[in-house]
Amino acid sequence: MARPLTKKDELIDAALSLFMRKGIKATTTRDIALRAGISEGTIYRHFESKEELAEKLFEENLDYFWKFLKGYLKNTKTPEEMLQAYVKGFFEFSRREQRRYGFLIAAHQTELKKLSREKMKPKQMLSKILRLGQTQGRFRKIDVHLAGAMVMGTVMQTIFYLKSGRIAVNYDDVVDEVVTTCLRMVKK
Amino acid sequence: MARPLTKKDELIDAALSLFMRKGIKATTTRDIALRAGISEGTIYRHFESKEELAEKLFEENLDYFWKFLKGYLKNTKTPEEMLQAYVKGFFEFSRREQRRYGFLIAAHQTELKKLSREKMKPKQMLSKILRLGQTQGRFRKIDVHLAGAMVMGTVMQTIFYLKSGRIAVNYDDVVDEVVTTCLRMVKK
Amino acid sequence: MARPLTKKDELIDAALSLFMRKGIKATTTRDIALRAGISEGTIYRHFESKEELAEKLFEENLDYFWKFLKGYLKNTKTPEEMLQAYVKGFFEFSRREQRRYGFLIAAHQTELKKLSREKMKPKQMLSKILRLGQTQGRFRKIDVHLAGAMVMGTVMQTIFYLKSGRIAVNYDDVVDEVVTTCLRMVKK
Amino acid sequence: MARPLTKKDELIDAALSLFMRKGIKATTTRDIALRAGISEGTIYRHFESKEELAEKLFEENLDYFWKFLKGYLKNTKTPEEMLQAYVKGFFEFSRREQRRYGFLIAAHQTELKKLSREKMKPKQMLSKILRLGQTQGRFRKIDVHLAGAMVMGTVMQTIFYLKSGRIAVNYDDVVDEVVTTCLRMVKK
DNA sequence: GATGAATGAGTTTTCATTCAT
DNA sequence: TATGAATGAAAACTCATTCAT
Repeated sequence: MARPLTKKDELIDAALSLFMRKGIKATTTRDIALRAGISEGTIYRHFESKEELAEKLFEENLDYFWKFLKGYLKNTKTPEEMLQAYVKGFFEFSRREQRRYGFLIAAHQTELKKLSREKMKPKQMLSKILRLGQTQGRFRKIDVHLAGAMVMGTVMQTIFYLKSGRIAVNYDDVVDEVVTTCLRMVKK
Repeated sequence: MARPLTKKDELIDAALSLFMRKGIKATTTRDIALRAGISEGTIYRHFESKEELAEKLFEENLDYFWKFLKGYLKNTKTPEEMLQAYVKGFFEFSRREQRRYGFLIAAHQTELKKLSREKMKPKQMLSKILRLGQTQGRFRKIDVHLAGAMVMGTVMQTIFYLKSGRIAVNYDDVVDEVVTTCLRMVKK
Repeated sequence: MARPLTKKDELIDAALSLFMRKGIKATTTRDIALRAGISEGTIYRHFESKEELAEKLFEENLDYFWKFLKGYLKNTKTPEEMLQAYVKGFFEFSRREQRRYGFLIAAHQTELKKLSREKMKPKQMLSKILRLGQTQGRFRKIDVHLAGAMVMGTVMQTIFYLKSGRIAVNYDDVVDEVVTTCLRMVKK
Repeated sequence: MARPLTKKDELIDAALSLFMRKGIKATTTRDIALRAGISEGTIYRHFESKEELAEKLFEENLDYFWKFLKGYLKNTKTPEEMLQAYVKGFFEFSRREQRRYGFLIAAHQTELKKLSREKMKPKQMLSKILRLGQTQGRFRKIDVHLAGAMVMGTVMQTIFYLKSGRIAVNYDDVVDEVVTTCLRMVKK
């Protein structure tokens, strides 16, 4: 059943879109209200400030992403499987939840850098996978943060190019290619 | 000899720092004037608008980077050497010209997306290298934009982690590791 | 027996406190609702507007004070007795009904100046007492409004200092002192 | 020479008038700008906020008053002379500097209560005078704050009535009457 | 070239009041 | 009666840009 969108839902939706496209700073409360079909005042019944709205949005979506990723890793056993699932999860999320993904990336790269480090669970998860692989002797001994950076960079940049239409390759093939590449990066 | 910094120099310096740290939108002309030790009005003696200042800054620095990279590639012959030089050039630039690099990345990722595509010379250079490698049968046949994305992502994300102090590895070793990894990515 | 406080009672209580402490303008309906434990809408079930609420409150409390003062003057005969009772009444009221007194003073001094003059019964009563004393030849011939101003000022300012803890004297002694002083002011 | 009124002067003038008449809270930045013939933005070039404007205004005017009072007391020797000068100074200031006086009273009574106590120099001066009188055996032994409260109340309330036109007595006679009364209050 | 006060359009935020439930 | 989400008009405040000096 399609829940009747409440004003708050509309508000969040509108903010997500706009923040993603134009950035937080460049999005005005007027923009948001207009797009959400509400009055500006209404924003402040739900959030203390535009800033708080952005933060809450970020936290909520990061959490959402986090759960999504965990779901993807559920039935994996070996570090290889885990890494594969991790990468695929990233791609899937970016495809299925374009707005959420886009907002998370945009907000993270630029305007919400001050966010507490310990909220970066996905990154920690990657570190764990890599460490596990090393412990089991299946991955090369290399600083996990360095390896993590390379994997993350490879994945995120590819998604970015994909979105901007610069890669003329079938989606699934891209994913497979990136998965393979990431595995090659870290395996012995 | 250190030429006495002109007002314009101070202005550019201040703008670069601030744009990099806070983003263009979030940096006010007041911020810039304060940091540069000039008056707000002076900004408009040299640039038509804050926007133009940012664009000029971007173009100039991109050009600067471009020349830097070309210098790095001067005496390379094989595609492997070229790729290696390309990656090392990126790292060196990010280290020697922290402010310029930081600004370029920040501006590129977020606020100056509208910048004409043909200014992305470094990316085109990478594509050329990869294509050359494939033509010569030394690199795998794979979409050059996909490969380019992976290389760029690997390099840029590593630099990002490096800057934020998350990688506890000797700088040269990191560079070597990334170079090796990028080569592995594209070689047969 | 303590009747269970109705919503309206709570509302009035909260408004009284807040108006007294922060002033009418600076007290928001939200403040009131929060403190009263009711919803903002409920305010408008009982009063037409915040303004009306303040006015009603003022009138009611002034009336209450008026009755209180009259009670104090009931069995007085001579002008001296009357003046003494008047002053003591002021002090007693300010002590027993701190919130009411505080609100009346605050509202009177500042925000409800537009209140109809004829509501200032206590002041008129003072004028009457003074005039009576003069008629009977017991008080000096002096403009009653001037004398009234001096008496009122002496009393009210003393109460104000007393409340703010600046007078380190036993309460009853203060009252006696002020009574004596006021009598000295007006007597021959 | 009539200095050409700067925008800042106009601003301060306008704010003083309006704050005095309507209170700080009830005066809008728009009111001020309109009356001063400047734009709202200009307010913020000179003061950080409306609140700061009010505070600065208060401090400056209190200081001005303070200097005025000190001047009045310059050539006084006995406590009686001092008290007389103090009271007369109050009246004179309230007459010659109506806007300043009005603003000080209004702000003090209501909206700037949080102001640091030690700024209340005029009150402290009164205490000193009274204490001196007691030490010299010329004033009654009575808590100086209590006596101070009575004197202040008498003076301020009379000025208030005077301004609102309720006292139909020649100005000088009122002042003399109040001076006499205050002396009687404190003398043996 | 340089200044910095001034502007005014735009942005964020507040808040008394309304209204469907 | 009571609620509380929603409103919209107005308030405070910001800031790129202009301009007289």
